[in-house]
Amino acid sequence: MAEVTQEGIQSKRQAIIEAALDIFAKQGYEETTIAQIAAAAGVAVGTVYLYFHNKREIYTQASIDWTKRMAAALRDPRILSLPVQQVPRAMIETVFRLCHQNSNMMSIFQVDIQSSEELQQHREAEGAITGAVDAFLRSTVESGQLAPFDTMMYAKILFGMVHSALFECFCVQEGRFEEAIQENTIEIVERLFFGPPIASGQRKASIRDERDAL
Amino acid sequence: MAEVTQEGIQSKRQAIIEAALDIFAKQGYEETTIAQIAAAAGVAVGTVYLYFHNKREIYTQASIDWTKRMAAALRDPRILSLPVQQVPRAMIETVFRLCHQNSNMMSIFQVDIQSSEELQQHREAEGAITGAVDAFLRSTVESGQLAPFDTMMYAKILFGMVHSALFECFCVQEGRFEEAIQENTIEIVERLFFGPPIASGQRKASIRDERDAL
Amino acid sequence: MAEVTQEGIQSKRQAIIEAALDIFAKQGYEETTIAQIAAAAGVAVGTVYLYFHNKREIYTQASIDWTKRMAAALRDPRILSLPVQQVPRAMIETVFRLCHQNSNMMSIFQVDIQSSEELQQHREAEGAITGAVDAFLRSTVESGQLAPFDTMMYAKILFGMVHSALFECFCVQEGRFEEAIQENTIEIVERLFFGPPIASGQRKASIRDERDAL
Amino acid sequence: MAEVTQEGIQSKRQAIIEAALDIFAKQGYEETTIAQIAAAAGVAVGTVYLYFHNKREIYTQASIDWTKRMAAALRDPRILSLPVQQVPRAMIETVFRLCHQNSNMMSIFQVDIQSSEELQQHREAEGAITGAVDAFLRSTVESGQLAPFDTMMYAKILFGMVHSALFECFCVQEGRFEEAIQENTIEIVERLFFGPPIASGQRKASIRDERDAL
DNA sequence: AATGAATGAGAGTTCATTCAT
DNA sequence: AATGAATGAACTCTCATTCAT
Repeated sequence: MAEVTQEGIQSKRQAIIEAALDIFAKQGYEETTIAQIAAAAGVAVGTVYLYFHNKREIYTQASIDWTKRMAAALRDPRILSLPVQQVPRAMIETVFRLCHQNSNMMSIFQVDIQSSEELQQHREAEGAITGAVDAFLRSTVESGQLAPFDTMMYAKILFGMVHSALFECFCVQEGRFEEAIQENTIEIVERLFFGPPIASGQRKASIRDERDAL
Repeated sequence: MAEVTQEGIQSKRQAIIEAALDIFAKQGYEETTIAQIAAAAGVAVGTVYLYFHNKREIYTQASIDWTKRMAAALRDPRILSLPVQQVPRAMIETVFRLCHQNSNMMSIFQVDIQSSEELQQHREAEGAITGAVDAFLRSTVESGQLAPFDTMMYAKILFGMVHSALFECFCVQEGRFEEAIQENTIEIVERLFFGPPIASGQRKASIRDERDAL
Repeated sequence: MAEVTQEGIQSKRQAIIEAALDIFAKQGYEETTIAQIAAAAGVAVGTVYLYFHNKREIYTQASIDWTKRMAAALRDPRILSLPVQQVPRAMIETVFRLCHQNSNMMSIFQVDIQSSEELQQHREAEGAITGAVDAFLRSTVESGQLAPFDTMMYAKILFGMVHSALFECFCVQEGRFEEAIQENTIEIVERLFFGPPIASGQRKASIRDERDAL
Repeated sequence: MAEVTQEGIQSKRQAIIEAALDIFAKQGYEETTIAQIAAAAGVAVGTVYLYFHNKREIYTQASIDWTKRMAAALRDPRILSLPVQQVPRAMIETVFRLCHQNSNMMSIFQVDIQSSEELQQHREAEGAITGAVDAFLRSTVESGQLAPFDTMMYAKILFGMVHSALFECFCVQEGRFEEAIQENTIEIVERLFFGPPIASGQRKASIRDERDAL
């Protein structure tokens, strides 16, 4: 019985988060009112405050919830069991698909962090994503499939790139050029990991020379 | 005298934009009040409305102003006259330096677009940046220094990556790890353009050596 | 309990209308602030907006409320059961008495209509008054006590006259000459319906007699 | 030259009044800004304040200006030289025509008086109208064409009626039913002065005869 | 636990008025 | 006399938060 209540609490909490996620994504943080979230979640305004202390906490939790979904998608064993060369494409296609399905949910990343506690939570949530990417990168390095490099930093920077491409694709361009943006993003990552570099052509060696000369 | 007035008007408008830029960057859009901007600009509240129709217009203009500064920095002839291999590093160092100087100004990119007019203005402003990068990329392709590719799309995606790295660096990490983030970002771009890809495991040692040598 | 709530809501709404009516009458529409109305009604500013969408709606409702009181007073069976010759006096005395009691409430008619919806509401409310007068006039015509004429138009024009006399009496003259204005207004209407016309100089004495007899 | 300046001043003052009259009539008092009036009058905002102390003074003067035009129209010798029986129709037709030409200028009477000084000025202005009517009524009484009555009070009440009919006609009904409202208003006044009263039911035919005989 | 009516601080915005030029 | 940029008080309206039920 306690468990049932527990579940009831959790489902109501989750309903609020999902309603919030949806409305925040559509309207942005400031334009969303608690009344709207409550109505969409099928509860009263006061009830929202039983589960969250204030509006920002709802936002933070919703944002983290969405980030966790991304991280979970990236940890999909079906992706990680692929040959290394196919993983970048699989990961990027996965996040594009996720955003495509939850079309305007990208804007959920747009609110700036205000308290250090929030920062901590956001870091943890983003860490789940970059951690997933990092885990993959590290494993490939360890197995000798990739040369050693700062995997965590690369994971962060590359996820930043993908994230920014997703934002451009689904927020700025509103879904137009999805194919082109996705494919070019994949191309960049694949080229970075598996080459050849753009400069290659026939003169790849000589470029090397020039760089060495610097 | 007309010129003085003209200058006076422009300086007052500029003072408001600069005050706004500063406070928006510090506090975020919603947390910033017109009264604060007016006070910081040394004018009365009503005066702000002589130069801007509403709060969002101030934000948009301030944001564009900042974007233009970035674009201008990237168009610096001293960068473009460098050997191709040195340009990515020069560009990335430039924007990192600009953000370092205007520390918390990165967050100015964070507000989502609300009207199609705003979208148009933001596109133009961002287009100035990606256009600068694109111009460089195209010229290198045309001169045969780089193999052909979708330069505009690459410019957008890569600027997205750098921008997201800047945000991570100056907003999330508040300046910590600046060196590491900057260097890894440069490394990724250089590797992409001038290789070798990370996967070329057998040459691992030499790459390391080269990097250490730089 | 539902009834209590219902009553509570209605009483609060009514309290706001009454407070508004009072302050609008004293100060005029534009000079009245929501804060004043809220204070006078004993509620918070926000509460006012729970019952009305905006300031004009408060005004419109208050204005209609007052018009309805007038209409109700004119429909008093005690008036309508009087002999026809006594009805005009009774009606005019009634509205003068009502305005006397709610001294400065006349000015509530002074704001011009702005939306077609408002126009519709005002027409309905004023229609309640002129309708009451018209109903009386029509019944007298139907019973042959008055010759046929455009009863609705007469009702409107004559109510306009009385209303304007009330405004002159209670707004412009601030209650002075109440007796004289009222009596002359009654005299005009009685003369119009039951004559003789002013021009019939020879019957002057008999008119006096008839009036004295009432 | 001083005279020229004097004329210049007067013409500029008059230009402001006329611009104000027009815009007040169209938009109402509060919705009209000094900037609009200045623009319409072809002067700078500051200039308006050279001729009027504040916004209400402009309104008051404009309102008085319009009232004076009405009064002047009613004092037209062509009206006063008519046979007594034709004067009411002539006067009412005159004011309807004036309002028809300056269609929405009726609403200029709608703002309530706020200071006793304003009250005084409005009384004087309205006195010019009712005085004109009163003068006519008195002269007819003195010449024995009408029986004695409180001419001033009648003038006020009847002008109130006509004014209210004008408001109904041009503000509420926006010009519809102009003919019907005007004719019924005339009929009421003619009946009042020259009879017979409506109550003379069985004698309807003879009423017509009497009216034709006037 | 759940409700939703009530709150009231605080925001953006307007515009009559001023005054240095 | 004429200007119009600058002012800032004051307004309406919103909505996160509370709390009696």
